[in-house]
Amino acid sequence: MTSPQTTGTPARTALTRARVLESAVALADRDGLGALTMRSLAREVGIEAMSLYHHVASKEDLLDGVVDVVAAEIQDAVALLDPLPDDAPPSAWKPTMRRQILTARSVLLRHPWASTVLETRTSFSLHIVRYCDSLLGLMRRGGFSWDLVHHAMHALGSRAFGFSQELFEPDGASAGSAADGGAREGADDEATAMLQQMAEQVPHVVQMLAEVAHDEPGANLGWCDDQTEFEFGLDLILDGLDRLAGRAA
Amino acid sequence: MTSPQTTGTPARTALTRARVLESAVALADRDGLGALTMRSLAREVGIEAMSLYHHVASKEDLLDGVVDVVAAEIQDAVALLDPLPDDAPPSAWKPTMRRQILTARSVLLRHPWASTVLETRTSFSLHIVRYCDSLLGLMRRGGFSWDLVHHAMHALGSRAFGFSQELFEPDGASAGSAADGGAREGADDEATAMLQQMAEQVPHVVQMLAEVAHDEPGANLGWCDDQTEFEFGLDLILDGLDRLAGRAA
DNA sequence: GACGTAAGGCTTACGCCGTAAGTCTCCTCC
DNA sequence: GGAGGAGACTTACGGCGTAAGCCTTACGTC
Repeated sequence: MTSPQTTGTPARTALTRARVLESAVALADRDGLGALTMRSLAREVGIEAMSLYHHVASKEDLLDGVVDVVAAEIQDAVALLDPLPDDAPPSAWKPTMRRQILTARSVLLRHPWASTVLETRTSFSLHIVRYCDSLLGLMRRGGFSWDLVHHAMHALGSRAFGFSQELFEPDGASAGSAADGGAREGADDEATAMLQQMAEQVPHVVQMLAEVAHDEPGANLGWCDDQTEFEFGLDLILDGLDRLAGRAA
Repeated sequence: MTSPQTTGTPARTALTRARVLESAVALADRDGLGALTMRSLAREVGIEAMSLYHHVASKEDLLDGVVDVVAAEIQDAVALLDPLPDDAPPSAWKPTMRRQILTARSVLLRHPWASTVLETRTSFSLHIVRYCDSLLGLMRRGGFSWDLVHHAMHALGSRAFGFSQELFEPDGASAGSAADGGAREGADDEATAMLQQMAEQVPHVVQMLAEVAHDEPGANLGWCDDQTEFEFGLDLILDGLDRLAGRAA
């Protein structure tokens, strides 16, 4: 019995697929998706890279696994919401669905990398499908035909999970890759000059920036409140669906 | 800035940034985005990988460049549409914008990889911004406040460029990564058995698949007509915006 | 013409990545 | 107490983006 004190414990069998996936989520949360490599994850859990393959079949399988972890988080969060009572009117589908989707969003906001990974999945975990199932059930209770339910899921797209690709999200100045060569310093001057120069090329963009910027709290750029914009788009779709289902706005 | 390629010896100077970008687009069209590497692109244009860095600053710059090429294609295609006459009524914004967006979509459908790249850009080319500018202009002519214009762009998101992430797009069977270990053969049997087994876990999903599948032309899965679904979601949003701008549906 | 310059190629090399293949070492169960 | 396998480790391969340097050619200037 040549076992030192460290191996007399279940320390050897402590590592499971679940623990690997949890660590992967934690690593991505901390250092970003780019830092989630087999080698760095192995370091994180204290083994060598190749040993990870005892718990996941491949990197793709690992990514499948981490979105499953996040999906489970979503399900847990949604389950904590007040359930829809049996005698709720059909119109109750809308606020309930709204709440579920915003709950899913709140989870995804804790894992900013997750939406990117989710988008690249080619198959979906049971947790994801169950979440969708609950959305479908809500719409059926709202009187939707199956056809409308189907269209609705497509119309919502990733919004059903609480995110939408914000094409202009990144902070700071944008545009200019084709306009000129660079000049990366003096962001303020650069942005101002660029706007000036762009005023004739894209007058509406310039004017919108000017108009919308100054009656919002934040500074001149980064003036978008993502949450507000998400809810605006969500409500636009939900209201449209409600109307198609036969109710007035 | 210095463009002396007008001289009589074009043999050496034949390779330009524009030609590199065109080749990159062609390569991605033919072999997919994954095949677009510096080495393979260099092989494509007949030089070595490192020589590409005389025409693009980095891989990121290359990707900026290829979306710019696609964006220019979109602009060209949109420019061919009938212009909105000066005496058009405000309500004309909607069909016009619809047509522009569907035109953009038709271009992106020719370059299926482009939406993925577009999503990952951190700054936008002049072509892209100009396309947005024309959309903004249309909405202004429709009587939108600047605030509504702003919200509208967020609500449209990537749909403004003609794509939306179809979360269930991939053909064939989905789901099951968490349910069991694998069984990758006999897709039909597998799918049927899985549905059977999932019927109690996700009843609505199973029922929707059954209901919607048989009254559509295509086979049991892959029953979604992407174009129809895209237009459904687009119209839902455009109608909602029109209503917010003060017109009835 | 001669020559300096630099644009536009080439080669080599580095440090990442995912992972195929093989080995060692215990733990568990007959 | 011997077999077998789970779970770790080691080594190695090919591909990626790209830093760094060298060589050749074409052009502007005298």
